[in-house]
Amino acid sequence: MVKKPTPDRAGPDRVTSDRATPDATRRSDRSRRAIRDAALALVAEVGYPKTTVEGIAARAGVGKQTIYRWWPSKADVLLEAFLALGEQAARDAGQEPYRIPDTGDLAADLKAVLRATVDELLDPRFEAPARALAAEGLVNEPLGREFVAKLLEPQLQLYVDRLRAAQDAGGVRPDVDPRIALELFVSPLAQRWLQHTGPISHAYTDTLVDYALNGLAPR
Amino acid sequence: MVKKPTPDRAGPDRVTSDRATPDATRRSDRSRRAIRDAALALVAEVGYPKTTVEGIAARAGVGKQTIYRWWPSKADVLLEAFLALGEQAARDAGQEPYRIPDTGDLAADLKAVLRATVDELLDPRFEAPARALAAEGLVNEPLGREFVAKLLEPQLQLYVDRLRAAQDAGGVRPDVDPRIALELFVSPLAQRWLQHTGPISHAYTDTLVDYALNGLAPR
Amino acid sequence: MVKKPTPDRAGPDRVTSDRATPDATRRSDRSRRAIRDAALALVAEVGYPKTTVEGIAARAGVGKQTIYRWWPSKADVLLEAFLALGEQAARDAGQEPYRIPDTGDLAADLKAVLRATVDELLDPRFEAPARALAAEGLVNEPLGREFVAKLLEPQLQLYVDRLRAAQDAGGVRPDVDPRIALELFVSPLAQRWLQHTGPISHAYTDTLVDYALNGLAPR
Amino acid sequence: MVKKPTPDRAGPDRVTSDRATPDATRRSDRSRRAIRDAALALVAEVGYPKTTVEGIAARAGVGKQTIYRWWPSKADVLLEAFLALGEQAARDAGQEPYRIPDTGDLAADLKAVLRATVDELLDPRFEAPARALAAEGLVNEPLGREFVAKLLEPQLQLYVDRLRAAQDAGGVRPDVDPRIALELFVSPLAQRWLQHTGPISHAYTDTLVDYALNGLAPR
DNA sequence: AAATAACCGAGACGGTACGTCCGGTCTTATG
DNA sequence: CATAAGACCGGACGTACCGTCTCGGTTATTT
Repeated sequence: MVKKPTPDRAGPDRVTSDRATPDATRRSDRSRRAIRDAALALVAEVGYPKTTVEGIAARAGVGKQTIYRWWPSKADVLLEAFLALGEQAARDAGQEPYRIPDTGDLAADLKAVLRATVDELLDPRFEAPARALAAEGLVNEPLGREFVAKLLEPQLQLYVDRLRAAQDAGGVRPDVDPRIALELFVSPLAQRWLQHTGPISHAYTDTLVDYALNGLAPR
Repeated sequence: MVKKPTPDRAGPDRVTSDRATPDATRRSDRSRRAIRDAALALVAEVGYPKTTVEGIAARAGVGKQTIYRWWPSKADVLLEAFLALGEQAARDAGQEPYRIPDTGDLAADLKAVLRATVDELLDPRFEAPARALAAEGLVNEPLGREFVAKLLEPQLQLYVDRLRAAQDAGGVRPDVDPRIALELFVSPLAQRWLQHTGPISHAYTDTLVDYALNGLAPR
Repeated sequence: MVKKPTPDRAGPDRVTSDRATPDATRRSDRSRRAIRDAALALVAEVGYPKTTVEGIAARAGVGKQTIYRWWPSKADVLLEAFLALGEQAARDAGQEPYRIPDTGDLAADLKAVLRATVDELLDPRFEAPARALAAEGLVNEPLGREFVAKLLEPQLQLYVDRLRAAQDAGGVRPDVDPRIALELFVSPLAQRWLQHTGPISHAYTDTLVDYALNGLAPR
Repeated sequence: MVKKPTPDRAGPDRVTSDRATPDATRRSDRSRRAIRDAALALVAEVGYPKTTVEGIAARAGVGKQTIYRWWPSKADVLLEAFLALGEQAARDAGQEPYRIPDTGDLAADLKAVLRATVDELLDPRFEAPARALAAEGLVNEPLGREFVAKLLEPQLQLYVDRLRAAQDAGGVRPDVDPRIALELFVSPLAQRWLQHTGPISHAYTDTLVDYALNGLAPR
């Protein structure tokens, strides 16, 4: 005879099970990796909306509960997977704490970095999960904030640093706010990529840098 | 006059394409409007992901099939509803063929328009459906393209027109591509709003216009 | 025919999914019982055609999928429920291996059993599901065969046994086929009950037994 | 389960009908026939449960309303169609008011009629609709009564007449109730056919007549 | 001959239920 | 005690039909 544990009826505020955080030391790294891989693969293959927790579990050879035990939603699985993918890529490139190069020529440095960004945005391995996460983040604010804080903002900070160096060197007006300034060339690229409002290319980002540095009005 | 007293039942050319195309002339305008209103209301109240076709139908007092007969998905319902909302707003403002004002002072004109845009983006009536459609458009490419073509691109074209007028007047360098130039101040605003990458305000858009027109480098 | 068919990927009458058979050892007996009870109650209350799978699930406090996981249709649910009801009734009566009594007086024994059958047929607890199953079985042949094999035929076999005993005792002509003979009094009762072709009563079944045993022709 | 579509404002005594019975003189006989044919064809082809009013209308090239204007349900359409089929068959056979032949040999006459009935029951043209109507009648009592009154009872009355003649001629005991007596051989056949409880054949019905007339007990 | 009235084919409509899918929780048995 | 497996309750999906309700178009009768 099976005994069913008495359900806790006492707590009216008991909406979600406040089961204690599981013991992370006993976590199966094999499962964790399999889940990340399955999530990335499914998003790439069938798209984000058709990617389901059940599908990820089946593909990873994992029980559904193993996913729900460690992640609150499929978006968070994908976020971790994408973050891990980025770290892996960075490790492969052998890059320690990344900085935008400073050759003394601000325009050239920015163009080089943006060209690399264009190449990455067009890489199908990155495109599907990145776009999916961005979309989810628009509508799911906590995830959006995490996405921005963990992925976007660190990248943008590199531009802030480079622009501040340029200000010190006299290549950028000292009254300019670097956090706003960087958006002049970063946001157009982001919008074209996200919303398909135009083609993206090296020539395009070069133009953005020129316009942003020199302005539209005649000098 | 063609008399056909005997309907020929044995006609082999039975080309009556049935469920494919319903008869639009018999469409109930009352239902159509009720569905649009319900969709907008639900997105505003419970958010896009929790808005369901069943919910829209129930709220509109309509059968589900009446939605599926005319729209392929809830995203398309919302797109039409949002488009209609925009047209309604334009009709209320009496501005049929809208243009960006041209007072001769490009910076002032752009700042005025962008301040109005900021106000609109912060209006909760617009925010929920617009964000939802943008998010869906990222991941559902046909819808995204329709969203861009019907809503975004017409707006951007107004900037192109105004910038071209400024080029004719000598206020903008003649070699500048207006379609790219507008992105210097439009895209940053779009990204901050969509991805919560920073606060948006009149001061912010004023700054964007100043930076974009005059550039970041010292003159 | 201009009917748009549902896209079928496999067999002609493909209705249910081809998922692997679920693990019966993990089946919830509580749900099973609740579904049976709900099905019987609903058939009794609103009739078979208005009994729906959704209604059964709601009444039983069960997900619809739990019904579809274990039964192919509402008819099969009802069949199991009715079978279980019969077994329960038999258990309550403590009559495990049931037989028609043999007092030596065949006519009296048959009349007694048929009177009890009349009482059962007029019991509203049995009538609604029995009639519903019989109706469904007419048109749904597999179910009909199961209904006959599991419910009807075992009952009829009891008459075969009793008639054979009577043949051994010389009360029935030895050349008579008992399987056919029993129909002379069982089938008329069944038809009157099923098709409302006449009233059923103890007097009626007594008469049937007399006619069947002694024949219609003068002796 | 709530039902309330048409409030009956005219009270129980429907004298002045608001939605009056339509003018039968203007009824389209072409449509009527097409509907009957379509109903019979569909029941034969896809079975009664999958036969729908919409399907009948489409097959008949008729608007749905034309069916609902003249019949209350698909069961009634089928009943009329089946009745008409029977009349047509009778007309084809050139039979005026039918009687069971009276050659003086009751057993022979009954066997002949029952052999013809067996043949009819095995005719697939009759089987599908007849079984469907019988099934519907089990669960839909008004229809069942109409089915019995219009189809079954008139047939049974013929046996009553023949048995009474036999009583007058001394071939049947005068105290026998013919309405019950006929069930001894008719009901077994009906049950075997309806419920597949056994094979039906000429030999089987011959046996039934013999058993019924002479009884089961030794003489 | 024109006007009227009803039936007719067609099919959109508000609904109900279908059978499926998946979300998130819970249970069972392994290791 | 985490895990793989998967049954469970719930609820939305998109489809099929129900029975009702217009909408022209065609007859058939009335004016």
